[in-house]
Amino acid sequence: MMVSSKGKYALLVMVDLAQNQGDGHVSLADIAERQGLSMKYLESIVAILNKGDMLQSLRGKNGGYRLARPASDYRMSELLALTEGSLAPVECIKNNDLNCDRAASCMTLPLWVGLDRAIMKYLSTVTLEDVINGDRKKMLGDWCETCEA
Amino acid sequence: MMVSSKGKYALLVMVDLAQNQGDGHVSLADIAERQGLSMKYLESIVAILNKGDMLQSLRGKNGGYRLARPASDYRMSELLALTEGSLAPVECIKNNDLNCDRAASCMTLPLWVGLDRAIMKYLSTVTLEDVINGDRKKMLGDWCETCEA
DNA sequence: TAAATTCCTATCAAAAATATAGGAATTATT
DNA sequence: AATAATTCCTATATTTTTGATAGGAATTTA
Repeated sequence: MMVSSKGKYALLVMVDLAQNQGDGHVSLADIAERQGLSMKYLESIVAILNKGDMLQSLRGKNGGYRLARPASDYRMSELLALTEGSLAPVECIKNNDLNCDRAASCMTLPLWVGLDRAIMKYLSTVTLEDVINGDRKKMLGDWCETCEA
Repeated sequence: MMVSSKGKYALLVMVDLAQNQGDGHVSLADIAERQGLSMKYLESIVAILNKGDMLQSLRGKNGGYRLARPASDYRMSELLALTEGSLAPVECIKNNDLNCDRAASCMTLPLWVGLDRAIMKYLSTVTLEDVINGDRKKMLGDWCETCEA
């Protein structure tokens, strides 16, 4: 049930871009250095983001990446589903499909579906903008101790 | 973000026991056959459940396993945390501790904490009894189409 | 004593995750 | 035109995790 480094690093890249792109592009070398990550590894992650239309890239000197949209238009559910391949907690409910022959009689399936919905519900309420703003009320909700009721 | 086979099989074992133990014990061979799983692999999973006080075992002929408590006393959060090692979606919030030096300045941490809370909230509302009863209202909530409002 | 079982330890194989390497293609600047 | 900085592409290596198997010791019932 762990988010892979791909997902974690991808989010760090998105946050870094939002904070540093200004009106230009940011190079991977800069991001890697700021975030303390391997640039070569980031390349493979950024490739996924790029193909998933999350970023705009510019090749050549002074090139780099920038967000393809305003930060408020990225839901965490979309970002993580892209980098993790899927957010489904079990194989049987990937692709919005029940690909298991025993699905009809499976006592445990409703639990996994419910868990999937709970995860999706949470992650689709949080946007990249919320993360950048450190919006604790939005991200932590009732569990935020420094938020008013 | 996938639940491992350990977690999935462990739940199948618990469900099988609840449905078949009656007032005796159920052997692993029986469970393995009914569930179509390798008995040898189940041994390693049941060992975890046993050490975690989820089961009572009886060795020797006619031995086997049975639930240590009534089904309503097992929360899915407890079961999965035990078999998966932890339910935390990222390393940094395992053990209810922030074991990362950059935690203080990490923009992404609140998201992971919020996700952790959302998962825990859902899984701690569902019990083994709910699973056995196929309580769709409880497990699927608003997403249950066959439940009344 | 025999049969059926849990329990324990070790090992293996396959898959996935994490990371690195080298170089081709592109672009801005000089 | 040349150079430097960059993305892009493909391949490979390394490490870790997952899933599974094997053999036999200990325990209990009949």
